[in-house]
Amino acid sequence: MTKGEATRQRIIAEAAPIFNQRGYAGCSMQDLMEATGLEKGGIYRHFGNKEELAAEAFRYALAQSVKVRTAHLAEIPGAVAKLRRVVELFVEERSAVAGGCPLMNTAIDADDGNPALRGLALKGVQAWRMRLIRIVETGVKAGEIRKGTDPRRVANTIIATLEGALMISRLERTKIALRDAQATLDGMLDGIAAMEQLTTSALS
Amino acid sequence: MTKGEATRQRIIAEAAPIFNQRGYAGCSMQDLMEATGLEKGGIYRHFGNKEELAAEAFRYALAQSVKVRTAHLAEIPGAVAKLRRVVELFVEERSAVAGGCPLMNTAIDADDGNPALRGLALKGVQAWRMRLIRIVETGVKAGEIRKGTDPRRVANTIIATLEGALMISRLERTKIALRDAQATLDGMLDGIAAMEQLTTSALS
DNA sequence: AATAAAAGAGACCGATTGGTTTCTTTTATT
DNA sequence: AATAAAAGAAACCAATCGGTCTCTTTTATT
Repeated sequence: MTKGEATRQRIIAEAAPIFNQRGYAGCSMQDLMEATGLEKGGIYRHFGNKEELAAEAFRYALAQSVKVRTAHLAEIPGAVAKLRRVVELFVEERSAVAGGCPLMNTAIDADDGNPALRGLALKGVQAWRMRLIRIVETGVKAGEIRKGTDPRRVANTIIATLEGALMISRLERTKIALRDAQATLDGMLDGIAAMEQLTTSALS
Repeated sequence: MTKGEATRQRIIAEAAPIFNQRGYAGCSMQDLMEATGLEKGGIYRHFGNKEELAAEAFRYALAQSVKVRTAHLAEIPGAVAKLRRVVELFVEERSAVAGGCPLMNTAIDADDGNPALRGLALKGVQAWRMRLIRIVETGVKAGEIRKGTDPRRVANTIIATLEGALMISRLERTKIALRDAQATLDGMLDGIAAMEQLTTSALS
């Protein structure tokens, strides 16, 4: 890797938490200069404008998040167990990049403007949902998850509940809401798991 | 009401959707001047600074949201039916102030800074949860909702799932995620409703 | 109708915004 | 080691930022 490319990557990595915490409009080039230790000219050599840098920073932050949230997931046998692990990782792991979930932050920041960032967030949520849908589908095919289960509904519910709970938890500076969400989602997963011994325990 | 007070209220009402859509840093006094048709001096007569105006605008937006979300709720008999209605209203009614839920927008906008706005959002989410908790508690006392149900967990889950689903829905410009959330939450409400005929239907 | 007070217009302020340009320094190639 | 290309520093730019101040107009009181 050339030195310029290394610097570019360093700028992205150091800009990511700032954009994630303060939002696009709330983060100035001056902030980024201080964070990177570079002068303005040094930054603008690697990016055409602020928006381009923000887009790269979001891509980086999202990739980091996905990496943490999907770590060792393939090693876990069983679709329901995989989904439980997804929930657990989201609840227990603090965000890979400071400032919370970049997906939610950018979605809220850009949903009424900034089409470029908005498009990236949209792609991010769609990819996340697709990953969850595939897990559910695999579970249904394996007879592990009840037939008739709507994979998209399960996926959307997991994402929505986790993201909403994270919002509450970050506001309250407590994990209570995240833990409540985990308990509810675990209950939902009990509900879609193919019957057998689960029915009684879930309703006892 | 004095004319000055009327103007003040008008400024708040017209600033609210702008702050709600663009966020605090993304909304300039120039934007507010154009929205209100007032000059800067006309606005600053009524507010000490931008943050004070933003706080009032948030208060207004939140109050509007709460009003829409709780409309005719007291007339609905039964705790579970009330909760179903809360979910339905959130899913069907478009936001009272343009730009989505002011609670989520402000929470995300301010959770890493701006303590004043952050505190208002915190109070907002706590008040919302308290309203839901009271409904659940009433249902438990009435024997309508199963003993052992955790009211806080139910309340946090409803808020989290709805807010998260709204984020997805606003990104995708579809109600699909909101409808998925509604279906799941309705299922959860089936689950906490005291048994009788529900058990079989919920598992059929 | 006269008058005092409230409300608003608009010029003005220094600081900061995103972005550009020039020049120097560092890096990589021969 | 010489040289060309890449990288970065720093001065500079017009525009905009939030905020103030003064002066005029409108409102309410007598």
